[in-house]
Amino acid sequence: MNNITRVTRTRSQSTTEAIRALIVGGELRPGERLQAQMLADKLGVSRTPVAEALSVLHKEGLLEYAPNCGYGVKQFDLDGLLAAFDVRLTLEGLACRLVAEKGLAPATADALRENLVRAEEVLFDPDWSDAKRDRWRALNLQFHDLLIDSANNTYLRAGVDHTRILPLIYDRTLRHVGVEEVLRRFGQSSSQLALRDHQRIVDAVLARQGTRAENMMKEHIFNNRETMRRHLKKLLDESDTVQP
Amino acid sequence: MNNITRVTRTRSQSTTEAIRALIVGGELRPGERLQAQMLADKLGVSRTPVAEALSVLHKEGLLEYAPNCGYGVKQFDLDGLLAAFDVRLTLEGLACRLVAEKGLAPATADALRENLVRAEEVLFDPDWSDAKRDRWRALNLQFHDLLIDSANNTYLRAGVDHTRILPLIYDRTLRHVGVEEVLRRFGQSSSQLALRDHQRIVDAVLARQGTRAENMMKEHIFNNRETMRRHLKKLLDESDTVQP
DNA sequence: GAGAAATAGATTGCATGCAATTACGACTGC
DNA sequence: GCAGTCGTAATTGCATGCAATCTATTTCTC
Repeated sequence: MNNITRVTRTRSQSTTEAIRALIVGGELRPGERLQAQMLADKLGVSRTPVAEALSVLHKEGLLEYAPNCGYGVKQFDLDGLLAAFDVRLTLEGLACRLVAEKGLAPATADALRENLVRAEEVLFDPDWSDAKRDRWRALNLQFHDLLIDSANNTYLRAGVDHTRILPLIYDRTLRHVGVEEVLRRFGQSSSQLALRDHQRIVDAVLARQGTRAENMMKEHIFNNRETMRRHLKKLLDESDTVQP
Repeated sequence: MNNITRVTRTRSQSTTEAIRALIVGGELRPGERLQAQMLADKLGVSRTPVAEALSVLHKEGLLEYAPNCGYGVKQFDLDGLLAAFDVRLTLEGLACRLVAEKGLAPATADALRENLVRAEEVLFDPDWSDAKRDRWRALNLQFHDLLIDSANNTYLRAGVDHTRILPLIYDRTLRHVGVEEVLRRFGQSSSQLALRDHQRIVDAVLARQGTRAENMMKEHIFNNRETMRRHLKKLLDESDTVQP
């Protein structure tokens, strides 16, 4: 067996991604039952890759499953979202501490500094646009990924990925519903505050201050958690039935 | 679709457990390639449930995978083991803090006290036996599970399960190789020390001292980590090539 | 009319055939 | 003697048929 990672993608893999996108995108609603034949027809494949995709998405926590009954999109609630955030902030905090204690690889340190410079350029540009907002979202993701990956811990990486899926769904939903505060979360001024957090975290990591880096990252993500909580709660109080 | 959890087990599920047991038990060695037809014949099923089982075990981190090439048992190293422990102690620490802050459900508190009493009986009985050691192992597992489950966080639970598989493999291997210190880890005197940790953790949780409970649980598991590290390192130095 | 039983329809889970891709060994050229 | 190429055998990934199981509607009983 060849050790290199293949670039080839099997039909099962692309089917998995397609169905995940349908769920995250909201085309498949929570509680909705997923029939293999229907999805197979929709995606132009047979039931075999669909079956494997559903199995994978079940293990990712997006689907419910009962043997001989089939799969259904999980009903997500506020508590589940907060639970995901609790785990994520803990793991990313751990990543920061480990990296700070071990010391950053020079290449990663450069990449982080580069990331901060680019973000500074984007966020302090006078004319703020949707394109700039997307650019910041990408830089924000890259920043977190750089730190997580340099911890060099596959379990940590997997755990973070696991807890990222659900918030992604809520994020899209809330933006779709049009909660203005959530939109503002990726607005210019609040993003500038987030960037200040990023800068201080990098400082702490470079100074090998593990506990400080850990605490700041935890607090940084905790802000996200609380923003989500407030706005989702508000939405729940308004409409009584939320459809994430 | 019925919401209750089914008791029925599909062939895919039992096949998954069977192959996992083969890996954990050491019948399938690291690096060994897993051929679908071979495993299907061995387990008396067709290739379909085997394929799904391999996919699941791949997501659990036990197997390597390359499209069109197949699966192979992952090569585990000391760093991977330590990485798993780092994540596990962090998550179990988090569980303790959450439970302490939220407050224990009376039923769980009773179950924990009951667990400590049973453990005390087993560990301070003058005649120590293999049966008693197994009983302690079960009680130890139950103790940790009680705390994890009462945190009521599926992501935390999944993360801990994920990081438990690899240590299990090493544990079996080391006992098989016959590292006497590892055997002693579940001996009477060291188990008594572990029980003292358990008792203090329960005290802290009941007293709603979140940070204290978190730190003690982390330290408690860190002891395991260091024991494993020392003895695996010793084994590596002796034999130069370790076959977990 | 309400609840239980039964039957029909649909859907899952599994076995298997087949095409696409890969591993592996022999062969050739240098 | 070694690297590169080609051909064959084996293995994977996918489509599909079929049996077991579940859901839903109807029918039967009290």
